[in-house]
Amino acid sequence: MATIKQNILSSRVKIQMFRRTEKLVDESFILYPLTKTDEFCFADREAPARLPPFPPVCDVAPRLLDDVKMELENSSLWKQFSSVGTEMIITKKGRRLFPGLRLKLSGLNPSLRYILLLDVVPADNSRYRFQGGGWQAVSGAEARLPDRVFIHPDSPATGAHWQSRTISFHYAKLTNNTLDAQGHIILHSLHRYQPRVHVVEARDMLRWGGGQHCFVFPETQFITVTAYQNNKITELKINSNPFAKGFREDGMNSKNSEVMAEANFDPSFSAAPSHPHPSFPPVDYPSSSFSFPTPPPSDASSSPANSAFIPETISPHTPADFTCPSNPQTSPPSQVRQGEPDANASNGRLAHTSAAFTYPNILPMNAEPEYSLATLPANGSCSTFALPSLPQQIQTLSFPNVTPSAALNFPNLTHQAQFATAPYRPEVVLHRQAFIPQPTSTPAPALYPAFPSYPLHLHQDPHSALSAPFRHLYRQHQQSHPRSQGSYISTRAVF
DNA sequence: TCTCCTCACACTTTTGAACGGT
DNA sequence: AACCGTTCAAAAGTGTGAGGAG
Repeated sequence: MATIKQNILSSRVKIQMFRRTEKLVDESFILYPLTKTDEFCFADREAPARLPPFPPVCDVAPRLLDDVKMELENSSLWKQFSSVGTEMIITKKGRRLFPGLRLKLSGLNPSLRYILLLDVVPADNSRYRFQGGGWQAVSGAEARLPDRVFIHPDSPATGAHWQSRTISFHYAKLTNNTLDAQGHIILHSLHRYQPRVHVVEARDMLRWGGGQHCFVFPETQFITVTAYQNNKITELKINSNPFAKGFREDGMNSKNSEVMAEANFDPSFSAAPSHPHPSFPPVDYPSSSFSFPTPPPSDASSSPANSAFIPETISPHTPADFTCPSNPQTSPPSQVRQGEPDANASNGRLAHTSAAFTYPNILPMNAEPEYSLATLPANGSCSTFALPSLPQQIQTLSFPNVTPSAALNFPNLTHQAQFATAPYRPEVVLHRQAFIPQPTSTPAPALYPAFPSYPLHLHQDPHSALSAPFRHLYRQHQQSHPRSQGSYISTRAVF
């Protein structure tokens, strides 16, 4: 136990190091050792009295977060880029998104903790080429790469925390290095992608549950490139990104720079957009995003989405492989308000931000009374976590208490057929069958140019996806308990 | 020849350590 | 001893352009 406690303290220091900008935002986020039956569990036992304990078990039962609203603060800047055809540089070492995702959350329970996740999914099944002054789809998409998710470094934090400030994912990086070991989000060049933000209720980094929501802002779609193709995009980036000031012709005092500086820091900036790019797929902005709470996986046969994968480690600032069973097209049509902003989400700020459309979750709850650490109850659907570092035989675990899911059939999911030609195989995973409810809703009409919805699945590779400062924790744990690899519990991180 | 990618480079902002003062 | 503000070097984030691979 002494070793465990030492690791916990070490971990906390690491976390604090990561949160250098905001210190330890929520000091109550401390992982405490458990006794019970598992010395590697963490729970509320030693939580300081001044801090409210984690919510009781009954409070973390899966439920919808249908009151949660998300706004894209710098929506106008995104739309300005999108009107030209947003391009995102991807490099071997990883490149940040620009514009960044600046979000405002509301509707959270101030006292509950949430994890915020960012992932990027293909927007269509094409590979693009810039020719004739525009983007043309020239061939089918390349095989899909392993899904990775960027976990916001503040996670988990209370609803009060998330709602009290602008949430930025500026630490997230994109890479085209399929062997990336830094945990960056891996994407193909010359493909079109759609970022998604997930809000997951969580007791701590290892106990996820209670509900989740997925938010999509259509104006944040982009095409990945290794070098900018469209001069207009280059110009926009140079003028709006402070790091590119050196390439501005007239320096900071130029008229153009002043305008763009405003665009960069003032969400209300709304310069006259360039003419829409002739060939960039049109995106209709109803001044908002839409959100949808993780319906069941779309295709049980082509994706392990009907299974729950158990993550080894979830750490702040650590991109993980994660897929969310989010599919707007499987949501009930009555809940979809195409082209109509959610009145509650707008908060009268639609001129400046993107509000959210909501797809209330009508899925049945997961039958499990409590989600143990590392499982992500996607509102009754499944979560998948990967343990690629473990031998296959070890990963084949038996969970007698869960019901194997029957193959699901969602005949109205158009994207399924679309992606039948895009083979998608998740990385090797620790497989845990989970209860999968039958869908009870009919598909909703598409709101935007169809982008496929993939099941959200955590795929945490401690050696690749885990951020560097946390890797030693995993190794230390593995060394300390070499025989425990095969067990569900022992593959968790040691904090 | 063309397309796409990688790398070194110059320039910028950000970060954090090292101070000194209160 | 603790806190705060300033300074400054290092690290990190930009787009550019040359060059290489296929």
